[in-house]
Amino acid sequence: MRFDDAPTGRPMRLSAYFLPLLKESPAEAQIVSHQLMLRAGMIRQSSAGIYSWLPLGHAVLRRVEQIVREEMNAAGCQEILMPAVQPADIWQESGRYEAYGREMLRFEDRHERAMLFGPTHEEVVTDIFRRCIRSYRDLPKNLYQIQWKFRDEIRPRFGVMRGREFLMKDNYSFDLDFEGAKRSYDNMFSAYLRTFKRMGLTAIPMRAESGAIGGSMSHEFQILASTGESEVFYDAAFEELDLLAPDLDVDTIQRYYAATDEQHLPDACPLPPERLRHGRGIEVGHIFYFGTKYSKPLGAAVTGPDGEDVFVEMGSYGIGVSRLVGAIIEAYHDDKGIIWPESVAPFDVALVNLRASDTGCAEVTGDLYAKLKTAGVDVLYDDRDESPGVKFATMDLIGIPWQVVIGPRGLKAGVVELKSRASGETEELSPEAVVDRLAG
RNA sequence: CGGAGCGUGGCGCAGCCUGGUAGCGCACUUGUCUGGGGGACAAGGGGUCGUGGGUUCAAAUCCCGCCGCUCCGACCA
Repeated sequence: MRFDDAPTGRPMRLSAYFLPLLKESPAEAQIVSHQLMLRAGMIRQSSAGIYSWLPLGHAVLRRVEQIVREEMNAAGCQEILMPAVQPADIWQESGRYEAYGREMLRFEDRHERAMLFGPTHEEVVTDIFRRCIRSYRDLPKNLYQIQWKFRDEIRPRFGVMRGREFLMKDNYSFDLDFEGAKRSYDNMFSAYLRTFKRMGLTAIPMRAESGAIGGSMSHEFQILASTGESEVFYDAAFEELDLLAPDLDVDTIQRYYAATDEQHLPDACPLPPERLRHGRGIEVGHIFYFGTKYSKPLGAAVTGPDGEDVFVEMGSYGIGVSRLVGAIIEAYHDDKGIIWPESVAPFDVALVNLRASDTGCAEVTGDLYAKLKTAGVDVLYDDRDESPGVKFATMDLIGIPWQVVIGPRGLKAGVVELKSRASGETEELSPEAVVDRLAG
């Protein structure tokens, strides 16, 4: 066993990789992303709506998380980490301790102090803010974290898409006035469009209810998928629109009609019927402006330019990181398995040695492996002594974007095969050419 | 929480109705062959039948309680 082949901390030889695959789908998995995550050895259920992430799933989760982090940083937000376990008293201050209901997991510590496992963090972040910030000159601020949340859903389902414990990116903006808050809101709005796009997803921003978070301005970001949980209505223009086009500003996008079913009133819909589309959506993000809903009861105020104290204007912004992993699979799969977009794939390339026992094959594959590794390519090397069919099925199931197939047949002609998981297209190249292609 | 269903080896299931030696496929172990799409043969290992009680000479099977999981509905990233 070698451990030096894993700069990322993961073994890259499949024979050493912890990848418990399933040929059949467990009965409890109802939708394709859940089935595939179980079959591909990404997750295992611990209890209802609570999962362990195994190496392959964890790798994808981390990549999704990293994209979110990079986009938040690029949007001027600063990362923090708040406690998962929170004291109840700040929730009593905000008035949500009673309002939140049984979704909140409550318990007592050994001193019989009321505690809870955080379902969201408005109270905590507002508490931090009120104790640290005094002046309008410290505004605006936008803080985020990527943190496990717990919401004791009545009925968890769909694997990680609707778990009780889930990884969420949540951030919180603080501004002096409404204009500032609106700027923060719009800034997050466009950051979200960029974030989802990087994962290969088109998320349609929809007018939404603000629910338990409360507030007056709110958008949900929905990915269209037949297995989505909510019914959504939207302008056919979204099917053509490039939401990231430089000449398209946030106000313009927000004027296109799109709404979830709670918000959509058929009689009041401004769209002509021929432009109204409806389908099902997976909610992957939700942004809220809620003004002083928390700053007022918790007393988060700054001194303004005129010397008067004002409660800060706040917004909060969530992205379901663990849910996105499932959502991406819903969008990218076929009957053989997952088809990862390159930006979130657990590995860039899989080397499939069809004949592990053949010295020539092992030599060429080992050489490819070393060269790709040196070039910084993330490689999974299938060195198992399995039949070709098993190897192909494994790779198609776990969905690595590029497969390099090394077999005795090709090597006679001095070539290996480069296959795209997405298109299924295959190309015969010399090993050197493959390295150039993949390392380029 | 209301309604429905399911718990039998790691996974998928049969057996339960009509009580009497726990079974099949996949996976796993060993060996031989095989080798470009989940290969073949042979020999093996692994199950307190979710759990507690009850009925019975005898319970996976019948009865009751509990626990867990899933599905349909109302809530949410």
